[in-house]
Amino acid sequence: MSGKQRMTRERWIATAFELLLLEGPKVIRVDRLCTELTLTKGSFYWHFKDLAALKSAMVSHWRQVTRSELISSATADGQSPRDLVLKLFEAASLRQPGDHAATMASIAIRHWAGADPAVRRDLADADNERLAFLTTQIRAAGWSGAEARSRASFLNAALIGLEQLAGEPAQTPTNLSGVIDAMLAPKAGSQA
Amino acid sequence: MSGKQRMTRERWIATAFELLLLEGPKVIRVDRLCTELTLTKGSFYWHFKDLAALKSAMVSHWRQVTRSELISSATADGQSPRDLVLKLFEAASLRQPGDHAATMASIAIRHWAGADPAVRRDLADADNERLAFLTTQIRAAGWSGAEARSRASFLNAALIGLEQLAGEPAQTPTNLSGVIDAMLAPKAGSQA
DNA sequence: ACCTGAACACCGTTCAAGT
DNA sequence: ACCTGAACACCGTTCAAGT
Repeated sequence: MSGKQRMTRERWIATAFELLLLEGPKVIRVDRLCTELTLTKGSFYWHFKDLAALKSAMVSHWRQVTRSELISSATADGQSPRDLVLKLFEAASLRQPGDHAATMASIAIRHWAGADPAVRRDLADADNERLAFLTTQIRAAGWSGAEARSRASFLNAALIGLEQLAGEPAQTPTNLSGVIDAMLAPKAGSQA
Repeated sequence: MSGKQRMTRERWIATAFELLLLEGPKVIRVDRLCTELTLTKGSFYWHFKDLAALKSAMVSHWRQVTRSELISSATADGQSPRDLVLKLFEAASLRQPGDHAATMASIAIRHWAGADPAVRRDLADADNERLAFLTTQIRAAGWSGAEARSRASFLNAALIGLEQLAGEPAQTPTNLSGVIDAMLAPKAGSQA
């Protein structure tokens, strides 16, 4: 995990994520990262202005990843809206038990957003991007206008909740298709 | 906000919540609370073992409040399951713009849970209690067994997400009844 | 019982000096 | 360009002494 090669911002960021996922939010501290990488604090402060800058960079990185995941699923041809949405939900909720990974990242990022406007912007961008994707899919399923948007923001909220519950399998839905069908299916006895 | 009366754990907790809601998670620090209350740190450490103990006490308090809210709504007579569930969702998502109140509390609590098993227990208890309530309502709406539980955990996840998005009205559903009806209504052409 | 004030410890941050 | 090592500052924590 450490090494003798020269350091880059990316390696600091990657290490910070590893520690966050393994040991929780308390662990993102300068000297903790330094002992992990067998470096001194001066090295850290050459790459980052301060701890907040590292966190901000972690969020930017996370934002890139979620963005490209969204794009790759949006461009997957030949999938029904239902399947695309379902895939998003499976990614958010189906993790191995005890895997606090994305759970911790998601929670930490929303927490940091409360103290840092730059983080808040990245997070809002990511949320809006996913919301737009969901809205598109629900429109494609036959809903239009405000109702599609309303349902999409509900699904988006559910995704946020599921990401944070991913470590607790007892609290996650056993039948994701069921709820997604319920949200996408046209009203009984109404327009297609 | 401060005063000359003797201090109690409850006043520390209340002040900590006020600061959290007004100024974000960074503000829960011993000397920040002390200047707010014109007291010295020794006073804080007479009431609490350390900062983690304050946070833990905040979570216990929050847990009491959410618990009693749930009970009072569960015992409201003459309301349909639909109305009871809707009321929960309105409470979670309809806050005045810029009111980061419950938003910050919800996020902070989930963040602290990552570092403190006692917090994690309180949080899991609260989640499970709400999940049980939702499951009951969905059963009452005509769904049975595993499917009711699955739908309830989806609704619970949505509630968590909505609590955290409450500060961003652009991202919350405009038609909550619509999504709730979709989740509670029996399948088109199936058992009641 | 509850609080003050000073001491100490830890860790974030800076910086001059090294390669 | 990238890092070390030591210094400093901030804030969490302790504790003897006060009321």
